[in-house]
Amino acid sequence: MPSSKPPTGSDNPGSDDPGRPGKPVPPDAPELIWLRPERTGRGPRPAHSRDSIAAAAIGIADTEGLDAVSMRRVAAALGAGTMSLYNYVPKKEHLLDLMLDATAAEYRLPPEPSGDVRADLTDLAHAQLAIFRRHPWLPALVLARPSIGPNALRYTDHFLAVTAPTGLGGGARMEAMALFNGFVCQFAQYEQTAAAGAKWQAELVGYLTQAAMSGDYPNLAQAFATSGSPADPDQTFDRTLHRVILAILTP
Amino acid sequence: MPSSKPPTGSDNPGSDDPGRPGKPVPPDAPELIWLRPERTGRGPRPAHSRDSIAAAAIGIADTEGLDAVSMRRVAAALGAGTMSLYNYVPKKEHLLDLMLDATAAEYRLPPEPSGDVRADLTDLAHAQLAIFRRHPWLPALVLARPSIGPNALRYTDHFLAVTAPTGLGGGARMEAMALFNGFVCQFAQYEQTAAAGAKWQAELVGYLTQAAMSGDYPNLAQAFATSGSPADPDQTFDRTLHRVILAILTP
DNA sequence: CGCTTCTACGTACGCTGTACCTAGAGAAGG
DNA sequence: CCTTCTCTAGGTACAGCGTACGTAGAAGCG
Repeated sequence: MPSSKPPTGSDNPGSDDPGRPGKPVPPDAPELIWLRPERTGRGPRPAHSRDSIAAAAIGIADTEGLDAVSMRRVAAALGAGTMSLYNYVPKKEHLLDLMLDATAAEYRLPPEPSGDVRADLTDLAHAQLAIFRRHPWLPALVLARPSIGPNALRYTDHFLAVTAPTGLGGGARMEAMALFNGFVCQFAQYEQTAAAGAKWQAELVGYLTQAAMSGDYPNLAQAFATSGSPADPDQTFDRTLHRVILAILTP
Repeated sequence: MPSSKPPTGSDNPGSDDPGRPGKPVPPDAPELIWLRPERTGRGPRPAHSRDSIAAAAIGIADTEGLDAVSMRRVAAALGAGTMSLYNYVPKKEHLLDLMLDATAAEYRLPPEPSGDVRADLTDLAHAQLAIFRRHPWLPALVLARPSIGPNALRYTDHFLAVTAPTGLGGGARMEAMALFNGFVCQFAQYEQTAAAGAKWQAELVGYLTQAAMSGDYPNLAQAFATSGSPADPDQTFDRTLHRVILAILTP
């Protein structure tokens, strides 16, 4: 068979070959971007890297919010044409995956656990919260699409190492990590919405007090009365984190 | 001036009146939809209600996913023109608020707590999970925009009633509720993405095993080896829920 | 040198949220 | 009663989105 290159199955030289001319992505290209090689070695050298693309997108998201991150905006920030971006990122979702994993690269993880599980987990939670606070758009994105790039895997590996002394099995420690990450992420997300909604906070308070006084929600009214001052966010975080770690470590 | 209708501004014969003619919403209309009256009593009777609008939107989301919920689609489902919907819902966000609160109406809460805090919280979590499972799009929406409509307030009130015997203060019980809801919601969300990604699950497994075998993530590899069978989702839920309740109730 | 495969990017389509405007329905005030 | 004013219904239009598709040219391989 002299056919120099059958792109997919049945090169059959004498008949119809659906999808041969212009389809380098038959349908077997992996959906997961981490399974696609960044570069195949053939053709001209790409002008950009996944890292630079992610950095550009993160820059836009940090300064103008996640909604401002569009394919056109990112491409323009890179000095590229809009559609050129699709050579690197088959769908916008994958751009978000790149952004997510790029933030996971910000962890400065110690080479190995200290042996004090509580302390290590507390440090890890604070590192995570710091990253979330640095990128206000990040919590929403993490909650919406849990993605596992290489850097996220490094984080996972570290968590597993930290919790190894507990004696829990692999599955149990994965569940623990989900609980742990979920808490930190939701806390950061709450902080974000609270900060963004500072303008409407007055409205909200009015609405809630009105609801409390309506008599329809007696326990809410009582809780309002019982609750003290607004409480420092960091204290609340540490207090609840302590409970979460306790829940994880309790056999 | 024979002009039969001054469309905007300054026909007023006596003085300047900023924003009278064509601005029924000067800028003091509340952003919170729950603070806007559903009906003012003046003019023709509206053809739709917030409930029917929410029901229509939920119907679309249940069958075609949240992305299919557009203003046009919902209006069409109601048999209305697209822009008519904006008389009921000033922005799309508010449509989502209506959907959220409509799902909170699905709770069948007991008139008052049984006195067994653990049992009540377990029941509540199961009710919540059932609602989440009934509306696959719901977890993502709850995580993205925590909104507090009348039905959500009823839920909150019930939670506060259930946790009253713990002796914790109002603020502490609110924090506990956030932790509790957050866990259930994230669990449901995880189930959803796992179900939706069943098609790519093979890819993911391949990626993870490849990562585990690469040697870069030794603890991940070991956890893979240590973990047993995939585990039943309901069992995992109950097990972790137990831990969360424990975290809440531990003084 | 071809051949092939890659990159770059312009054009175009269908869809989105929603600003704005025009009619007309119906309650409130004289 | 009639007038007036506010409300609802809905069409048109616009900017922006993700991305399918096609073309032109550069770089590696045989």
